[in-house]
Amino acid sequence: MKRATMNDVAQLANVSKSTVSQYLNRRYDYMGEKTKKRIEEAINELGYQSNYLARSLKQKRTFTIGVIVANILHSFSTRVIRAIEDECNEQDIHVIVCNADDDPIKEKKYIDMLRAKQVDGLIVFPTDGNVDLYKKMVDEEFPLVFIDRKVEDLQVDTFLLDNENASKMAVDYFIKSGHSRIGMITSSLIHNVTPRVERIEGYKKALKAHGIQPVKEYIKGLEVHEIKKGLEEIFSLEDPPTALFTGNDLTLMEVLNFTKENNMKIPDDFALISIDDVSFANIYDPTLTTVAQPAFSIGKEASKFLLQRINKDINTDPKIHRFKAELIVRTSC
Amino acid sequence: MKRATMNDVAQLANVSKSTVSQYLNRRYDYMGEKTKKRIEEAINELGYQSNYLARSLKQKRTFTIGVIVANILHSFSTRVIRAIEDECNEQDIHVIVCNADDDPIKEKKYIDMLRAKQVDGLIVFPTDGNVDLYKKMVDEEFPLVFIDRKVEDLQVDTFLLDNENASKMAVDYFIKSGHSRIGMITSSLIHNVTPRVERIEGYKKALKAHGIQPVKEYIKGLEVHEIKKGLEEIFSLEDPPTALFTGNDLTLMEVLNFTKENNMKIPDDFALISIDDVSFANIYDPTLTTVAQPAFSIGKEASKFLLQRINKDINTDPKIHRFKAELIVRTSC
DNA sequence: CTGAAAGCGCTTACAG
DNA sequence: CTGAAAGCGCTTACAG
Repeated sequence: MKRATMNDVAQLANVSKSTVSQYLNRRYDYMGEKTKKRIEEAINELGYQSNYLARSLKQKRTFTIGVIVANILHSFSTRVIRAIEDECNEQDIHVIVCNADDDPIKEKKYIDMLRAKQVDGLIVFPTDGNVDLYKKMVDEEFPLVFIDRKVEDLQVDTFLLDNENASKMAVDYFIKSGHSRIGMITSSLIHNVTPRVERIEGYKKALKAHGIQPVKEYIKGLEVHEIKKGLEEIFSLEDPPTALFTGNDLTLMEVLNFTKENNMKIPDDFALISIDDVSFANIYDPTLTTVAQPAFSIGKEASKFLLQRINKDINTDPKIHRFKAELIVRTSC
Repeated sequence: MKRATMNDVAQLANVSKSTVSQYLNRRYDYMGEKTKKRIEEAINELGYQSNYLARSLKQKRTFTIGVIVANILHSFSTRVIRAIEDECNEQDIHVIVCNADDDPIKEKKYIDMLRAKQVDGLIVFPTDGNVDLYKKMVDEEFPLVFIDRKVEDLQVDTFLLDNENASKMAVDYFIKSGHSRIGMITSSLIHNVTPRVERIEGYKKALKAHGIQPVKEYIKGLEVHEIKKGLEEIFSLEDPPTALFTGNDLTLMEVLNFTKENNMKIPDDFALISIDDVSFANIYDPTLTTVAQPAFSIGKEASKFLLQRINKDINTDPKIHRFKAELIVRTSC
């Protein structure tokens, strides 16, 4: 049973395709009541549904945006996606989400695919591997927005956490709680990913502001699978830190795993604060003190902004949009 | 700067659109080497990328499938999605994921949207609210596959856990560990959602097989926000259960929250087993004994199957495909 | 070995 | 108040 087309509807209702199209697009201006009725009936009888492909081809708009996250395993990503979808749903915009898995090749594949599908705009958590591609999009004035990570020398609206301040909140709280040997551990720094770099930077600055000199051995930027080893090193030091600051949720998981395996007790053996308010922060023993990202606002603002760009409702120069973190005090520090 | 079309490429390369199209589709059979070269150069010079909309309109295939999950908050959903995406990526099929949020209206909206976008097939975790729509798709022979939930009287391939056996594994293990007062708590049953119903059924059968009569007061099917109250009731009983079986991850979270708030100790106050191997099962204190769903296999098989249906590589009658659970023993029981 | 022509299912400016 | 015609950017069967 082939699906009905607009032509079928037109024939059954004894009108032209044009008229059916007008009807579907609610341009009733001069349409006769009986005509409307006939079309409506024909549509119902045939179970007609319009073909967006054809419509988009003609209109040169798909009412669809693409989202490419660097790594969907971060709870931050899933929350941002949720916010984007909610906002877009309200505006009747569809969204296609892709996960680059921290792989620039995959990212490029998805960007090409989404553009071939003619999405109206793109929200990306950029890996650092496709700067030329981003640049090309900017040159073409293709609507583009970044989340979480900046790309140097590129004029693109970027929505992300005030990372330095987020680190400062954690460090300040550690110090207020009496700690001075404070370590920091986060994901690998080899790719110069904005949040990692800025969070370490903020952590160092905050320590210095308290007159504490950062200790190189207390600071680790490692791949997930190397973290265990890094922790072993840290806790084998003569004066190991009494407090640990983790830069994101995946790092936190590794730290908790390590703690468990080594029968260490938080906060007795070391105090702990992490960026990213993980789902089990409240049920873990001890409950976890975290620095929460306003993922929802970030996603919402970024998508609002992109949609405005697409509609040419806005003409400001691209800039960095920073969002404030929130310290949620529980019992791990 | 407008994007180049196939026509632009053809003109620049001094060939016809047909030839460019052949080139792009690798039908080189009789194409002259110099022609190829010229086309290739023109493509590079213009930065040409083909328009899938136009291609799909003509070919009547989009090489895209849709996935609609009932509720993305379940870890099971995200794992299945991941498996689907991996499988489809390999076959160069795109996937669009939508979250119905357990809302049949949203589900219908997404189904309509995806079909308007002309997806080649659909994988859905069906809510119970759109049976007519499913039926219509079946009648139209639209490629469709269900995951996690059956729909009565509908001939659709359905991929899901062997729920009764999953419950049996938990109950057997409780009993082996010396428990006989075993409670079960899971999500609301008002919508007759397959896994919930079958897991309770399996739990009752397993108890009976051990000569234990199920106790009504020990069994709860509740909305997430009601679970706390349900637990209060259970633990106020004269003879409260000594073991609790939770039907899924979201229920588990509520139980752990309750445990925390009431300063109860697992497994001293009650032993615990849950379906769904949550990410923190290994780091929670105590580590959590779970019954894991083979989410990856389920997603992979379902998508393989759907793609075969789309390609008409398969012609079997629709059936129920069951997958075995796996008991992962840790220390909560 | 390559091109002209028809057509996929729509929308839209224009004519009447 | 409605319709004929052109066109969006491709693919494909066919001709030469």
